Amino acid sequence: MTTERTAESLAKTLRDAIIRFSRRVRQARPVGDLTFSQLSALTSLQLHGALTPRELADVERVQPPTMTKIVGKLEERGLVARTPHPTDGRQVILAATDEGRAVYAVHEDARNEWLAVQLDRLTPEERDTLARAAEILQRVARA
Amino acid sequence: MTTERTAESLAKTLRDAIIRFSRRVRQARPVGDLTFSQLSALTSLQLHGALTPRELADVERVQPPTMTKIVGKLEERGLVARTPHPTDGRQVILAATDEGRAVYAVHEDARNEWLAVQLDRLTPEERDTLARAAEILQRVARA
DNA sequence: CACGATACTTAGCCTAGCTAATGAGCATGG
DNA sequence: CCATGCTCATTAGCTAGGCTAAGTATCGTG
Repeated sequence: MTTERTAESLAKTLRDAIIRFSRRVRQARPVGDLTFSQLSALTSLQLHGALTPRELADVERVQPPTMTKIVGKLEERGLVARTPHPTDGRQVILAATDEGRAVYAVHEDARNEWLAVQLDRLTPEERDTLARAAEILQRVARA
Repeated sequence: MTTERTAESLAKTLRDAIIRFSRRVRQARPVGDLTFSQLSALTSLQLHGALTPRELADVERVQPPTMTKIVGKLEERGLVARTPHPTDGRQVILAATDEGRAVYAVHEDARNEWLAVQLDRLTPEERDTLARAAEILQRVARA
C-alpha cells in the first residue's frame, strides 16, 4: 500500500489521517488540563525563551488575535507573563513563568501519556517513520 | 535527527508537528468552501456508502452531537440526505446526494490544491514516508 | 511634528468540540 | 401485552479556537 503515490491522493489520505488522529488525541485530554493549543504555545515559549505575540503567532501558525486569546488563558493561570518591551512601547515580551515551567513539565507528561503508550506499541521502524514524517510536516507547515 | 526516539519525545514532536500542520492546511481553505470536518464526513459517506449518525461519528472519531451539527450543515447545502431507517424508527440513514458527490469532487480538488503542490515538491522518498506515516496514524487513531 | 506604518488588543463572528438532558422507538420479562 | 429499561438521535448550553475588521498606542521618518 505504500507504493508510488501521486501528490493528490497522498494529500487526501494525509488530511484524513491527521484530522482523525488530532481528534483522537484531543479526546485523551483530562478535563481541566491545558488544551492542545495552550500546550503548544507554552512549548514554543520554553523552546524559544521569550517572544513577542507576533513572533509566537508566526511560530504557531495562527493570526495575532488568536494568539492574544491563547496567551490570555495562560496568563490567567499564571503560566505566562507579559512584560513591556524595553525600548519599543508597542511590543510586549511573553515568557513562561516559573510556575509555567513547572506546570508544563507535569501536564506535558500526563498529556502525552496516552499517546506515548500507543507509540510504544509500534515497532522501532514505525516510530522512525513517524519521526521523519513529523520533520517533513513541520517543513511543509512552514511553507 | 531521525535516530532512536523514545515514545515520549516522539509524542511531543508529533503533536507539535501535527497541530501546526493542521493550522497551516486550514488557512489554505478558500472562504465559503467546505470545512475540514465537513469534507471529512462527506468523504466517509462516499467511502462507506450510507451510514447512521452513530456510525459516522465513530468513523470520524467525534461524539454523536458533534456529528449532528456537521451533518446539519451538509444537509442545509443539499449535499447529504437523511432518510428514515426501514425497520428501526430510531435510526436514520445518511447518504451523499448526487449534488453532494458532484460538489465533493470539485471542492476536494480545490481544497487539496495547496497541499498537493507542497507535496509535489518533496522527494518520492519523503512522500512515501508520509504515506506510511498516514497509515500508522490512522491505526493509532483507531486505538 | 504630522502622518504613515507597525504592534497589540478588542469586538464580533463562526466552527467544532464536549456533556447533559430530552424524546422517540425498540425489546424484553413478567 | 405492557411496563420498564435501553438505544438512537437530537437539542440545549457551554468552551475553545479560529478568523477579519476595527481601534489604540507607539514608533519612525520626512
